[in-house]
Amino acid sequence: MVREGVRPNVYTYSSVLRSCNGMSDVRMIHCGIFKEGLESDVFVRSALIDVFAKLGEPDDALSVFDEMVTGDAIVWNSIIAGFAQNNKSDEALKLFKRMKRAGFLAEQATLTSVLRACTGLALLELGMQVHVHIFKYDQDLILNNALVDMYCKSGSLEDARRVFRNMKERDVISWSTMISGLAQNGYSQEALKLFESMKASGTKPNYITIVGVLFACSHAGLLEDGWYYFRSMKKLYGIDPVREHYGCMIDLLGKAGKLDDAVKLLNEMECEPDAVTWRTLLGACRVQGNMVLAEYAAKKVIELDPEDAGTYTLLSNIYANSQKWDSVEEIRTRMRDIGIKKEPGCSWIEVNKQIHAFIIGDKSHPKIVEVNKKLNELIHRLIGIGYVPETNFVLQDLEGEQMEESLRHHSEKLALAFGLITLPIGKVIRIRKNLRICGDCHVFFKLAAKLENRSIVIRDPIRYHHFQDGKCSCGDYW
DNA sequence: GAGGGCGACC
Repeated sequence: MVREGVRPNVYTYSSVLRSCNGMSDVRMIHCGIFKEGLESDVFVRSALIDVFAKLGEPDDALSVFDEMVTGDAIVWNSIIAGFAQNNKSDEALKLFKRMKRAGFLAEQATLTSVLRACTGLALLELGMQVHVHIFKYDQDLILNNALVDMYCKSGSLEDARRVFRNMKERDVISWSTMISGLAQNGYSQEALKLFESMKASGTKPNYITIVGVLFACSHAGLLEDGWYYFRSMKKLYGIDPVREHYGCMIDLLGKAGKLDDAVKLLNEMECEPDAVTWRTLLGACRVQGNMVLAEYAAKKVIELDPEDAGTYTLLSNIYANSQKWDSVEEIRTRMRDIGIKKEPGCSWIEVNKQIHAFIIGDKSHPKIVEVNKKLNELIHRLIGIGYVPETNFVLQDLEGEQMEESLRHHSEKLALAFGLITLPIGKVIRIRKNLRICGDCHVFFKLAAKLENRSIVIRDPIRYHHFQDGKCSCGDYW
């Protein structure tokens, strides 16, 4: 078209942008847009924002957005969605506030992105506020799907079930979201029952649905069921197993203590195992206490994901435990050389729509004195009922937090103490954490839930822990 | 003649 001398217009550009596959395509087209002086058109702009975000470059999307003098609601939706899709939930929520200040009303698409941001941050209260605003879009399928996901990821299963039940229309995403959500929160049997209802409803499962089903099996240690679904998925649903399915099975086998079978399956995979696959095996070795295989798996993880600080620490702990001090030193040097920094442990808790952050070793929270007092008192009372601080961390501490600070004050314990002094009795304490929970905190929370007669939910980067009455929904496998 | 939103293994 350009060769033949036809000048592209705003319609051409907004269509062509959506078919870009890489940044080089977009940059070329972006130049053309400037050359034609079409950069201020809202359609072109929203297409640009959209494509930058889809390619994982939300900051480029933001520059396009910020150059805008006049915009419309869609451009706002595009930029908010761009950050929400790239897991930059904070930024998405900030932009949403800016949007409201600028006088734009939130529509369905806006609210879906806002919900996704709440989901990312496990902000149940804010998510519920959004829920109130969407009653007028009662039967919007995508919004309802996002709501179900938000409630599941905030550990509020009652609400998730209610929204799901009241949906008049459900698609494969609705079912898959609810199945995975139930499984992640420890309701495996319910998840599998729901899968049966899904089939009865006539909705065809896709490969993500099966990931949820296998995850449910792995979560509950249902070895037979897991094998059945895994082996029959191709025949029954025409779905070829991919890495995620293998991952669930490796987890399931590992949980059942069948590490040999897990390794065998890993070696039989049609696709290459990735860092997540090896981390799955590593997790199984950790729970089974198999240090030899753990060392092997950890090396593989680092090979495939050299930035993974937690695994370096775990490997170094394994070496330290077997007195291989040269290897310990080697790892430390390597971490220094590549510039691997351990992220400090941080926990968040939402109280009265305010987010409170607790960072290990940080004393800036205004209530830190009371929090420490409450925590010390709690530790004392827990010791009274048999709590013994866990000091053998070789395979228990996934992120190496205790190396830096006393485990007495891991961030989730601070958040818990704060929750106990601020949230009314009977209210569930919900905490989100940036690092995996360690073995000591896990024991601590089980006992604290019992002693304080509280439900406590912790969402770490990959697992959900519902502590109640001395038990955890993860069944001590995480 | 054109635009945005939802689910998945560690």
